[in-house]
Amino acid sequence: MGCRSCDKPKMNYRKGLWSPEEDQRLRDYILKHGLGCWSAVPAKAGLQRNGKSCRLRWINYLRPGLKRGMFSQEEEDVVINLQAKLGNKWSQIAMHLPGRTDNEVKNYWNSYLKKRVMQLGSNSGSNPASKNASPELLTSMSATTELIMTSGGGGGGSTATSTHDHDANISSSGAISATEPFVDHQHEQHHQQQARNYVFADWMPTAAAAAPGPESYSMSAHWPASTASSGNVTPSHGAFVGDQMSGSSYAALQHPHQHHHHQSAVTVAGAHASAGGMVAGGGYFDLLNMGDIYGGFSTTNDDLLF
DNA sequence: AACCGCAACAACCGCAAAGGG
DNA sequence: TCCCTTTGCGGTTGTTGCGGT
Repeated sequence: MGCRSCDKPKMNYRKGLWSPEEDQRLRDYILKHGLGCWSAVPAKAGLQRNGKSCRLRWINYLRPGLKRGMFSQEEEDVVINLQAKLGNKWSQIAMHLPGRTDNEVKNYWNSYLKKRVMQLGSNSGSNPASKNASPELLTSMSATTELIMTSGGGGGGSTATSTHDHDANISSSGAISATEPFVDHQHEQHHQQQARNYVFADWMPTAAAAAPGPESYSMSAHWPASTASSGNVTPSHGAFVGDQMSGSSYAALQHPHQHHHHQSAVTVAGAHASAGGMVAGGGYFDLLNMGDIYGGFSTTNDDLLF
């Protein structure tokens, strides 16, 4: 594990949000060299970040196969169920949600599910996960849990990284079910939140990102298969493709929970439809296609090689 | 129009485990 | 076996936008 060759002078690392340029540098580097010693990545990639930050950025946003926004009802149930079973073992929970990162699951829990579960728990008893669910849901949850418990990697013991397991799930089961992403009556209250447009930094395009930005990348050079797969992907903004793959915030113009907002979700799907990465249902990447797109290399976290 | 509070997400921080020398 | 470094994980903070007043 030690990486003596990665010795580097201490330096002032940049912090804060990642710019598209930084993302591209990191992406380019990993495309060229694969994953290795993270501590060496910043210097070699020309980034003023520490390795930890690079790793996090890659895992959470740049890594292919990620799915962003829109926790389906099933995903929510898995999170609630597993959280009740495992506690805050986000990486283990994320293992069972292909394309989701532990950070995303954690954030979703902390910002939304926890309150909901606590509400339900205080209203009606000690097993919020169960109380919360409809009979049909419980059935599916049981099935899910059983699958989880018998799948070999679940719960305790597994030392596989979440990323690894994500990919295992992706490759073994293909696209996660996006069952009824828009039909979610339980969240009606939450839905009252309007869709929000995220503009996290000056460099981030707004909804008008359709207009090519000056920093447009030639993403096809980096992800050549994406064009082949989707047919006519000519991203007007490189970050857009990044979002197709990773859900980076550049194009996350809609509220992540907007699947609760039918109108907004349709907007998202429509907005992205031309890029081919969206699947009907709004916002989910077709992970099978992602497999095709990135089939040339392993997407496992530990041994990504190109 | 301005201010405030809230919600959501991205990223950082600290700790522990793992592995090499 | 110990020490050092890297990696992974979970908790927490910071930033941003929106709605309400």
